[in-house]
Amino acid sequence: MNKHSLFEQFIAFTASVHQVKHEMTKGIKPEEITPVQYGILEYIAVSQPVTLSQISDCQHMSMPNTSREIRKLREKGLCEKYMAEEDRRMQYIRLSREGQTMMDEAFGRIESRFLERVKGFSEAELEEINAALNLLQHKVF
Amino acid sequence: MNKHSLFEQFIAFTASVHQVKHEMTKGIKPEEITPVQYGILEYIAVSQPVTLSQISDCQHMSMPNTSREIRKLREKGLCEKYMAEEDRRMQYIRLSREGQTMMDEAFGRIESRFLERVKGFSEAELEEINAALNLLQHKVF
DNA sequence: CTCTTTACTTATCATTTGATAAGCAAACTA
DNA sequence: TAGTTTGCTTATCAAATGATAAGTAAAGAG
Repeated sequence: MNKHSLFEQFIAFTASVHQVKHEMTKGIKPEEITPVQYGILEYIAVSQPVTLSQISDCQHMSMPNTSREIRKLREKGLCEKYMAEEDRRMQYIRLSREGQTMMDEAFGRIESRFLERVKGFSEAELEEINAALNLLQHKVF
Repeated sequence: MNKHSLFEQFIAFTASVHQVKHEMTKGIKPEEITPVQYGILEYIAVSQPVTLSQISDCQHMSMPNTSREIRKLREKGLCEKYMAEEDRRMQYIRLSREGQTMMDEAFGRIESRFLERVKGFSEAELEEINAALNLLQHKVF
């Protein structure tokens, strides 16, 4: 197996993933939040509750900037903060009811686009895709 | 096959791809260019020669902003512009010698990280990965 | 009980990015 | 050939983002 051509395939693949993700999420983000804020909300949605440090790590932004964006999201009523009982320096963040509704709606629209995309596939093909995703996520990603 | 759980897997997968890509390219981008400019250079590198319009489409930025970034890259001596013979409104962009060297070096470093990542795999595993990438790129991405 | 570290905040500033308006020249169209 | 469209440029402005310095309070270490 030629590892160089595998690498080229890997590059082309990640570019495709990026492209497809862009198409599938285009126009989903509500007007009132920025791309960075939407990224944070997605992260909170799937991992809540999370601390500021976790957001900072996973979204690759400094603590001051993370703090600022969370403040803005709280001002917009999309997420909430509460002190961790086990360590009162830490702040847990979770979506507010409104934020949850917004993200549910966003994910719902993305899911319907996804379903559209895999609509024509047979059961066997879906299994194949499932297996391939599993394999790659387990071994490479 | 439960399509909803396939969707959840898809989301987790794209997040992983994004994460891995970020790790593999962290610190690769030279100091003197911005993230957006690096994205453009990557695109030029794999698709050259490209027109301004193509860059604008694929990088999802407006023509004025694309034009500005290309001007900056030309000022830095990283890419070149030449008029298309078949249509003198169009401008083809390609990497300059210096830009090519820079991108070769960048891709080289990414490749070595990639090789590191797949180092321990057997021939059979590499074939599996190869097949999975092919399948997904063909059917989904 | 000090000293240090950790988690986070506030304030500030520079840079990057996004968006819009206006213009130009080549190419196409009727 | 006049009018329109296409591909790109220049200029300008607002907003988002990134980076740094300085501070607070809780937790942990000696």
